[in-house]
Amino acid sequence: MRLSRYFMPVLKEDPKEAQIVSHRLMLRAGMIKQQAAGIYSWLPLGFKVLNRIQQIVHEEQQRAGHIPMLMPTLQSADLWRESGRYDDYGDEMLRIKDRHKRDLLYGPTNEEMVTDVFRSHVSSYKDLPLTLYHIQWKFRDEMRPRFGVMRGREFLMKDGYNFDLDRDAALHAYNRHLVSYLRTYERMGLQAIPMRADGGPIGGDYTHEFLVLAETGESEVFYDSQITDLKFGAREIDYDSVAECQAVLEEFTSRYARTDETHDEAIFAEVPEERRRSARGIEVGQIFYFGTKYSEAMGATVVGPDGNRVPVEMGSHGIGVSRLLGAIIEASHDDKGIIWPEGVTPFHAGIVNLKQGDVATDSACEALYAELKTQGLDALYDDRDERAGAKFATMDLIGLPWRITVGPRGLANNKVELTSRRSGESVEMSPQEAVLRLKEIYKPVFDAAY
RNA sequence: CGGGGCGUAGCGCAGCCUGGUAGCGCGACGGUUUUGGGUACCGUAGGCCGGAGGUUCGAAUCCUCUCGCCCCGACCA
Repeated sequence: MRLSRYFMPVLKEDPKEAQIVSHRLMLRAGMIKQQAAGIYSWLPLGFKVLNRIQQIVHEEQQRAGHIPMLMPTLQSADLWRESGRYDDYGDEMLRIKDRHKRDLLYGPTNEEMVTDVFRSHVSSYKDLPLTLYHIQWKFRDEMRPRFGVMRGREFLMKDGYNFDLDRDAALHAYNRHLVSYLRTYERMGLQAIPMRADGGPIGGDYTHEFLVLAETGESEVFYDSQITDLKFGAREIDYDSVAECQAVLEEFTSRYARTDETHDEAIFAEVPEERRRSARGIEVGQIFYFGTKYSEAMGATVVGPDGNRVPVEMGSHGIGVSRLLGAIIEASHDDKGIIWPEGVTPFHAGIVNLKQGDVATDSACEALYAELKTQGLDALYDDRDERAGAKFATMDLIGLPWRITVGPRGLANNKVELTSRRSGESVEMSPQEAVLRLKEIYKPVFDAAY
């Protein structure tokens, strides 16, 4: 993309409504525009990252064997009356009437609807196990939306629902989700720690929240510092293997890690003092096993091998897709702007033309831009007629992890500069070398795709 | 929902107390200049002052109502 033709309305000054760094940077980088309290337009740059994150979530869900679908944003109130949650949910649920005065609601989650889909079409244990998921906009009418996309009213969420014949199978589904979530967050350059949590309105007592440590987190968390050394890494796993998934769950949940909701001082005291930590965390996902709570209320049953009809065992699992942008920025920025992890960056690299209008420099930039594209790398070419300082400041703000600086001084020796946004280190090399180096850098990102 | 605050140009703000027909910085646009970290100078455009009603000869300014947004708290992914 040529910046002169792109739409990226960056701001030099901080908008006053933004209090936390991710909100401020998303507004300044021209990623979002607020349309109402807690409701945002996703401008091209923000939309690009949102899509990258969605893509990773889709890939990791499907790698785990989960099946994508799409349910509507608007739901009939009748379904929610069946489960009893129409009254329980309170004012957080946005209720709407259509022209026939039928009660509708903008879905805050989809347990009822997916259970309805299931009961309409599945009746035999032979169709199990089944995990359906979708990535869809949700609405929760928060009393006080804040922190930009971290706590909006409208938000994009991946929610998945497993259907299993018995408790053991459902617990395997739970473990499988835990594993897939670990992979998902790591691909985004995040460390998200599974912590024992509270069931909340979804119900169920078997649940973990995934938290990204950040000063601006909404939850207070307590953990054994050893847990931050754990990495899922590039290991292969057989998602159908109960033992393998169970082993990963045990590895990642055996050390103390709880949110304030479930924190227990007595148990925490057993952790050696030098490893005890308390911090703030941003919740970016949660997994639940809740058994037959919805299947019983809504009559979602299957006939088992013994010929008896039993309510199906369920769990649900969510990833806050739009909120992840905020979480990633909270975890990865400096005083100049965002620092995108390679896995989610909107562009793989930025090209800064230091002397726009100079024939040699322009053509070197064009050639580099074309070659990156040929090699499958998506570059943002700053071809504006701006001074170097302004271009650098923009690149730093929007956080592309790699920058190639092209100017007449270096080109005299066939050199450009490859600079890491994270470390600030610059290395001179030929344009050809820069392309090769970027291909190496992004190889793990491309290899991780499913 | 309780408490507090703010709506004046694209963004950040002043003007309001003490009514007299709107200003600054940044940005945008045009030019000169400059050219490796938001260059300097000159110029131009852009606002019925959130909305409605009222008081007044006259309202951004005073009064009433209303809408929106922000902050603290409670709540929440």
